[in-house]
Amino acid sequence: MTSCGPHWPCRCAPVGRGRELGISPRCGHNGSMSPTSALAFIAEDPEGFARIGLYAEDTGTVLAPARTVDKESFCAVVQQLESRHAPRWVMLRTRGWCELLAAADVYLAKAYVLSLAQRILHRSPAAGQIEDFDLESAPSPSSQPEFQDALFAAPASGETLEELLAMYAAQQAAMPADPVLRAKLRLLLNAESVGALIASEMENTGLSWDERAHRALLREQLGPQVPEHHRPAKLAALAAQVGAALGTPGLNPDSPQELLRALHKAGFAVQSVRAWELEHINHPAIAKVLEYKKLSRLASTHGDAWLDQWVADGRFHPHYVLGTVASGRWAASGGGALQLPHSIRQVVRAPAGSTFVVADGRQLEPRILAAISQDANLQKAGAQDDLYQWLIDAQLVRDRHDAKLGMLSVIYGGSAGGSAAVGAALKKNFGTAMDYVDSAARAGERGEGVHSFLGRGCPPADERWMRAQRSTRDEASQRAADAAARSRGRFTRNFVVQSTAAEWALVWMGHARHLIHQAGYSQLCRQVFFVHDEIVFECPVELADELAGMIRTAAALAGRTLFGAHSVNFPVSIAVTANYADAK
DNA sequence: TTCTTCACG
DNA sequence: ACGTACGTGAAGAAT
Repeated sequence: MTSCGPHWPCRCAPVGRGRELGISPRCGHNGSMSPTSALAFIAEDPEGFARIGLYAEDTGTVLAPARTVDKESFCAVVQQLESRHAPRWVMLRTRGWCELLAAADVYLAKAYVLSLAQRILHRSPAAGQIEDFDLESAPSPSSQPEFQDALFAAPASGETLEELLAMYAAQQAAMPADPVLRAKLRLLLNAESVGALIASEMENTGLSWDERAHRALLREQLGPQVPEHHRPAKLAALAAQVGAALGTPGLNPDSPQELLRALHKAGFAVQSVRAWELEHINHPAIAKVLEYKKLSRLASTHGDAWLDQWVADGRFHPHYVLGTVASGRWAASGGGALQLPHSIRQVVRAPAGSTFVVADGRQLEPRILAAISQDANLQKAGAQDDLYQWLIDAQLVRDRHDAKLGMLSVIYGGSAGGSAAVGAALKKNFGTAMDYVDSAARAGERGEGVHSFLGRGCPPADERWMRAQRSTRDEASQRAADAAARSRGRFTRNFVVQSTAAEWALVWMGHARHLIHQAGYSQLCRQVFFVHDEIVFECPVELADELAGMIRTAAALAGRTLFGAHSVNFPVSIAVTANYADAK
């Protein structure tokens, strides 16, 4: 690739709402549009720190000569380009750049993260052939055996400006020609990328954490602090009580095997030591076991060691991981951010003068199913902000619990136990929606792939699965193959809903971020947490109501961005509270 | 390294 | 008629 910039094809697609929000396609050579939009590439500079190049998005024309930037001036240069051109920032990954920008409060409106785009394109049935991309397993000199160095000499770092330009061009070439598919996939890539910006910003900001309250809670429940991997006093006492109550002194209740043997010896006929199984038994010894399990969990997952490792200066800084979960949901590594127990949320407290605004998409997955399946009855049910109440009023289910259970059974494919009866009533009334997820399940069972509304493809059936389907020599292998097929069917049935829900959530966040910025509140209102269908913001108390309004607006915009002007209803429930435990 | 259990949506 | 609840991460025990 030469210095003349990338030559990517540009087929203009119909552009949905919100292209200026950084999450929708933009194609600038149609006279009615604003001036040519720009792409700013941030690459590694082998000699210095960063190399930045500015190009016209539609033609690839160089708008400003590529320049080398040192670390000290990096944020200022980016800020200047952002103010002047508001480009879409193209980078291989956010790591290395966005922490600096977030710390310097430099706001990037739009991004395009090549590594995330590559993964999506690789799996998307709409896209053309493109290589897979895995940053973590990319060859690094130290991890390669010596002899391989000779075979694969001098692996490219893949991070120079020229390489990034080539990668972008290749991705553009892989975009589908069909205008609708193209616009959807473009929206997905942009939404995924703005998600990466948000993740980086949240990691930098952190979640306000009352360490003193957390320590106090630990002292009260566990006793004085002990070294890591030691049993705190109150937990040790409880372990002794459990051993005594079951007639097995010295029992280690953390060992499932030991505990199961002890329970059997004490006359309890249980299959496992799982809490939900033990909960059915009304006995003081069992109560002690359950009490121990709860406390042991607190000590090991959110004890003093966790605080030492993850909370600094009164904030929890998790690391969000994008692009690994098949459905497009985020994962988190470190600190178990996405599994914060409700019991610990009481120590998530906003600083004085600030509050949290906690928003979650109400009954998101049934609404997503209504949108993608175009089931008129389910859309009618979803017209009401409380979809479950509609099911109750229509006498399809007895109560909220059954409503939720039935919907989960429809979406997950459950038919066992109590959910079967509840599911049946729903299946009858929402036949179109049922057909939609059923056909996704059948496709999965046949080994075919499915995809989200915007075009995120599910992983293909692996070689072992295919082999199992072919090997039907005996009854046992036939049964195993059938079980594997049904299992994949449940996965694909869920995938079409979960992946589209994840897309809606990304677009929701992107719109919220933009509205906040537009209002001039980027510094004041910060997103501090995200779990699949729930966003937590921290803001000054006096801005909470205004922020809540923007979040609701963003949810409605997200529906229209994905599904058009006649989108189904996407209500959000919002709680304004300084203590996370008090939200919903 | 794999299994079991449990936390979240 | 029949058959299956979906996706994650972390810790500690078991292998």
